Amino acid sequence: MADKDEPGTKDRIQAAAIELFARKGFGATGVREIAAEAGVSLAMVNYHFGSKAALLEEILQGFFERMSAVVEENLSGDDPPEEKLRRHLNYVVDVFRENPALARVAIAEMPHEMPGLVELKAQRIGQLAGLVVAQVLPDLPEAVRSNIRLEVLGPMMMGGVALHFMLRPVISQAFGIEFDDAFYEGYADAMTDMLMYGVYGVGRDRDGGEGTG
Amino acid sequence: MADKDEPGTKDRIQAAAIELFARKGFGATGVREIAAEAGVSLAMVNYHFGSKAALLEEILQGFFERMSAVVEENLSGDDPPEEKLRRHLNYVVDVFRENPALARVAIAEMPHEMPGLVELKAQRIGQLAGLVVAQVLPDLPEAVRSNIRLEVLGPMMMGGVALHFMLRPVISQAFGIEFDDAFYEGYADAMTDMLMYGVYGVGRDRDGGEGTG
DNA sequence: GTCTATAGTCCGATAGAC
DNA sequence: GTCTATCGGACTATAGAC
Repeated sequence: MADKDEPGTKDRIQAAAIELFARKGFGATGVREIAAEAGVSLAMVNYHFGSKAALLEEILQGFFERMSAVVEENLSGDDPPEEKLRRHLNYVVDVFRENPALARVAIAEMPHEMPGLVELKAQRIGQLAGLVVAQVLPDLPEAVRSNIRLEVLGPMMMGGVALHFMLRPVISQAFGIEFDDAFYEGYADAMTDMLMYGVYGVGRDRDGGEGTG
Repeated sequence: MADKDEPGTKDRIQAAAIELFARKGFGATGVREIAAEAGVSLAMVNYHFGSKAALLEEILQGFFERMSAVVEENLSGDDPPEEKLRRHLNYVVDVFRENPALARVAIAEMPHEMPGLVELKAQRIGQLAGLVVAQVLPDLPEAVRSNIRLEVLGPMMMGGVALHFMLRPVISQAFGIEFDDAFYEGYADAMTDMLMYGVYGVGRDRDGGEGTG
């Protein structure tokens, strides 16, 4: 039952769609274009997915399934909260790096004209955020917990990863940065440090202060 | 020369376009739709702006002009870096709140098919980021400065504002939050605290620790 | 499961009257 | 400066042959 290595038609269509949605946006991408990129005919897209909207929905579901798996894998257990978060962010960055186009579609695409999809995203993001909060927050000291505004911390934490990948072409062009392995070395760790200790805190020796380079 | 209060045709078209681009995306919004929302005919859009793409460009230019003004207004001077940043972020949040649709278009719209616009965004974002870095960074102690990874801090700082406004409909739906004045009370200050002192730091008494409520 | 052909709609842009 | 009418093409989705 399909144990060959090469992807089937449906997978090729989905991969092509992710690439094009990321590059041009959902609304600006035609079904013909997706079909051409996948090397099949127009009719195949609707045969396999039903409609363009349903194709986007399947793509989003796939991304959030993947993210849920990462969250559940890395946030349970008895480690200190900082270690949980560090491990979690490292995996999230990996997921985004594995398929930046998919990440970009999942974050940036917000089709208000399809309330069902907005609700889907709201539900999944809410669920993920709830899991992170539930797994990390209770382990923090009360004095810390009561001073955190989660609705502020949340977008900052997400932004460190999501906005980087959304704006990659712009950042790359503006600062002449290449996003190779070296760039991502310690990226999630630097994020964790910044979140936990802040700008002033990362400059302080905490436990020996080894560099990342 | 047009000292009436009501906006002219061109402004009405631009305002309608911002609203629709924010709601549906640039690619998914038709010129006819923009014209209808503005209460004029299709031909007026091309008469006043030349093309749909040029209309988007003018919108983006307007946003970045506005942001540049805010940056230059708030980041010069001799205040300590933390106060500069705090004031700056407060103004940025205000700009975003004044016209959330414009902010959403400027951040989320990334038309790779129009390299000119991507370059425009790259140039303006690079310029803004450069200004912030130049005005805030040199005033920090050397021990702090050398431990900051700007390419990590940047997206986190932007994310705290930008991602919040991009995902507002989702956040609102997922957590049942209403984004009224009370919600934004102290939002930028909380961001600044988090950036400077981190999760652990905001729980500590620094200078009396007055609450925000 | 894959194709071609096509129906029916909508697109961006422009010509030309006023 | 604003309109209507229209061109040529692209769109999504489906019907029907194989």
